[in-house]
Amino acid sequence: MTNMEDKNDLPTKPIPEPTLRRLPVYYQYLKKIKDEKKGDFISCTQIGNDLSILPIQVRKDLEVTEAVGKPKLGYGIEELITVIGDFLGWNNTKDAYLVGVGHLGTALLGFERFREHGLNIIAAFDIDAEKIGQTVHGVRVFHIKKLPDMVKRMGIKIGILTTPAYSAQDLTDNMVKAGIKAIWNFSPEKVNVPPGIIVQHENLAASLVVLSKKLALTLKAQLKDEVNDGNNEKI
Amino acid sequence: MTNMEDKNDLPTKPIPEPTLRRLPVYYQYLKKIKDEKKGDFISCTQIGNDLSILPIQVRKDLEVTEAVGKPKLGYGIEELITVIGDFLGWNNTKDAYLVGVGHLGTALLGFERFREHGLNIIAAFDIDAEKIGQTVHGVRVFHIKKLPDMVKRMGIKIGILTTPAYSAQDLTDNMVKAGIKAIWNFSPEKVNVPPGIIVQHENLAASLVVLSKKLALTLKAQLKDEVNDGNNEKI
DNA sequence: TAGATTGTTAATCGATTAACAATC
DNA sequence: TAGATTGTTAATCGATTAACAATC
Repeated sequence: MTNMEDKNDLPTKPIPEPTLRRLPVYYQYLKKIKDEKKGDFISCTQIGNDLSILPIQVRKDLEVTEAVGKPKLGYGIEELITVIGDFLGWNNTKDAYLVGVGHLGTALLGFERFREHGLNIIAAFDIDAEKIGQTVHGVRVFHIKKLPDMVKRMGIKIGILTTPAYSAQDLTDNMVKAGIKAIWNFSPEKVNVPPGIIVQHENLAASLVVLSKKLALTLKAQLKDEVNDGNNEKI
Repeated sequence: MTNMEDKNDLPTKPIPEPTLRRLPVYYQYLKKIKDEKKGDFISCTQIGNDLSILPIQVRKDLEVTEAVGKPKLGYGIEELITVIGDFLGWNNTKDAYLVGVGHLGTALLGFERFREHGLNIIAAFDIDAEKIGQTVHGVRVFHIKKLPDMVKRMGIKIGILTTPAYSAQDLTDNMVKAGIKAIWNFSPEKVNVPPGIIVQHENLAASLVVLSKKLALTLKAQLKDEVNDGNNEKI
């Protein structure tokens, strides 16, 4: 054996996260385009125009999926949908548990779309006696004390955390101890995990900051324009 | 008047989005530290260690807030909290409307934390007769046909979209026509807006992709390690 | 064929990381 | 004082954007 990576032992080049985030957008767009049946092929120029993304960016992104296009024509729409879907791993589903059946947790349990995207929530957990034993959007709710055993028994790798902040770290520790490898954290609290465990924190406060800063900038710019227009009229 | 920007007409240097997203994390962390009352000052080294961020990164981020620290000591905790809060605009609230009072919408209406972060949802809209007239988490629900008039009358600038995909674009168009300047889009559909209007798309499918790709990578790496260990034992 | 588009390599831009003098 | 930390300037790294040959 040499140091060289062979073909099957994929080089595993890291995909830029922005690319990873744009691919689902292309996918959803292509599905729509396909339904409109306006042809069999589509170019990066077209995609870029419709999605307000630079065409070169679109091509760079598609490159990672190893999709093959035809000069002058573009990419086969159906083929592209398949290739992107495969690349994103949407064709082999992964099981997950959800912890915290409040409004947010209930909303997530109701997203049938998750299944299309390879995520299958097979059980939910809560501490509220009224919720335990219920079925929410087809998913059974168990007492949270059963979580570790069930994680181990089912070999679950993904945990979705939709609890209040105060219990987030404790639940995370429990899940990790039981064998969970990735935590999708919707709680407002940042959780710490040992190396090798993945946490994805959906931080609404952070998103809100980005939104309101951008808003402040544009409102300011527009105000300035108005003032300038006023000056010009006077002159 | 010259081309130079004067001091009051702030230079408005653009803040990197990653920085904008980390600042709320520091803020929340500092609040926790303050409650633990372990001292009056904190260093970037300390913050970085606790949050798994490089200390230099922390300093660069704090730089944009124009916070002033003391060499050897660090930053005053209370002062830092105030400075970051001011910078993020969390001390002057902005009114917003929410459209779509489903599970997700209800969850967002229940986030009291939004008010701490300068967002005040003052009304909600839906099309479901059973919801109209109700009060959800203290917020009154109106029929969606009243949305344009109320946006105009109250001069609302921020709209939160928590509807199914199919109605997202139509509602967006209506809101923009009525004067909304920023849309926080929680629907799975990407919406198009005219120039000068801001859209922030919370794309759960995209987040899920990032999570599962990272998981796939680490599971693969761990598997490889195990195989290698196995080989070594044999040798 | 001419021209639009892919595929691929290079240039630019911006964020992260490093280096180091100033300072308490 | 010595040493840790800030403040600030420079180097690196990676993503975006540009350029251009190949091709249908």
